Amino acid sequence: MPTSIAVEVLSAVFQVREPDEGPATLHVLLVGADGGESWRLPGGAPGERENLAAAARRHLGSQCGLTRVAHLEQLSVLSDPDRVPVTRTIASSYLGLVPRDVPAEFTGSPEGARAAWFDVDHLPGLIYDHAEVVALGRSRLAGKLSYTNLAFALAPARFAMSELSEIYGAALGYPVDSTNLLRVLSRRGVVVATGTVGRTGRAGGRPPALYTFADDELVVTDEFATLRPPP
Amino acid sequence: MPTSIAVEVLSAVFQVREPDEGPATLHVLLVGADGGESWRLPGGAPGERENLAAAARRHLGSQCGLTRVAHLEQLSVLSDPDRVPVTRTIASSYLGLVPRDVPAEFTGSPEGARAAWFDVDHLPGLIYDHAEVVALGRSRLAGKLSYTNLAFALAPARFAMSELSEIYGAALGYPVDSTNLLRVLSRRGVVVATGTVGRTGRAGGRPPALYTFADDELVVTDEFATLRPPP
DNA sequence: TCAAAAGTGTTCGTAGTACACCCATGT
DNA sequence: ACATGGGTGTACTACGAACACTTTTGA
Repeated sequence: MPTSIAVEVLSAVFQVREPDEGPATLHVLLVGADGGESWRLPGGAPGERENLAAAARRHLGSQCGLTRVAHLEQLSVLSDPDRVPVTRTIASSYLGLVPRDVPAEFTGSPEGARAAWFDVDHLPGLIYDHAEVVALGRSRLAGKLSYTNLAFALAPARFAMSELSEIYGAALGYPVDSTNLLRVLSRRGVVVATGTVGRTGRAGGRPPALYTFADDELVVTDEFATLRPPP
Repeated sequence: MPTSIAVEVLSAVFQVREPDEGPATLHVLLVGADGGESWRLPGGAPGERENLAAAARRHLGSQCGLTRVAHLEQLSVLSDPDRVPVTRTIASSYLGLVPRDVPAEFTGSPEGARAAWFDVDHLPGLIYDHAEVVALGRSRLAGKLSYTNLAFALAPARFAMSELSEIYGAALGYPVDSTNLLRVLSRRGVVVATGTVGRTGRAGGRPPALYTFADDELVVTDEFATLRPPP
């Protein structure tokens, strides 16, 4: 008979957000850890009749009032025997993405008041190994942005290419040329023009054409960067 | 108090092997499932003071007599409440790779006699969701072969480029030109010449130069196929 | 009419592929 | 010598990056 092991899910949920000043940056959703000044990732134990992805979504709803998660995928399993004190607990971590136009609103849950978005480059102290999960989530996100359509889960329903390039820039940590981004993503069929145009900015300028992602689920668009199969 | 949940590890371990006739193909390691004609992936419960990767290695040793696993990485978590009967069991699956020059020898373990390698294109019936894990392992392997040095874990210590191209071909499922493979892998610094030459084949021919992988652990060699950071 | 932002076109570098041709060995 | 496989060289293609130039709006 195997020793009893507790299982929990942890979600590293990212969103591109505008700080009070300065350019938009990548943020991660955290909840206050009991009483003190440290923070933790949202998550908890799965229910009896629930798989882990459903558990992750449920905890995001109850702990943060967040229901509009556009993408959720497995990240890793944390299984070190001493990763948390007292009870041996194995954590299954998830990467979640929220579109830019989803408002913060942590209301709707009693615990919501204790949730907040943090700039990924200025994180508070995180308990246990939760910082590892955030770091892994960031690198997974950056990697997949370049060979999949994953940005669909960070972008609003319709967007100007300059806005999309801001989103890529925030998620990757370096500027992305909106001109070439359009070319790459249209060639791959990732984004399509809607035919509509947006409002011009506060300081004048030509009004932008609006685009959409062709799919609203993950599609690998550039599977074989090299060693591709013969045509 | 959360419901008791069992945890197990499952390993999909691959090796490129020569069948009795025909070209080398990718094989996966299976063990006979209790009594009947179906098969399962090696694995089982983790020990009290053991993380899951260690548990996976231990079960491979005891169930298959296999100790020389050159690479082991997490694949996925299977958490459907009804994936196995009776006890709710969450499985953490691993991808393992064994170099081509490691012999079969399932001896050294009492259960070893029940282990065998199967061509991935001619699998027997697998219990529960184990076939999913094999399929996921194959696609993960194929993907990473093109942008990492992962083939180090499938190739022998020294090899001719034609042999390496056989290995790539078996793992990918389509032929890979050995000429260009050398160019791509040397430019990236993945393989280096040893300066030695091998024996010429049975039917004559120029003796091949022998190469080695520069690293014996996973290195991402082509992280940004596109959207690369400015230099 | 000028500034600001969007979009188009052009050039350039480079990685990957295909394939012809040359080299070294055993029989 | 010649067949057999290994290795080198070269040309072609395509994609991505950089950047100049044109277009469209608001003030």
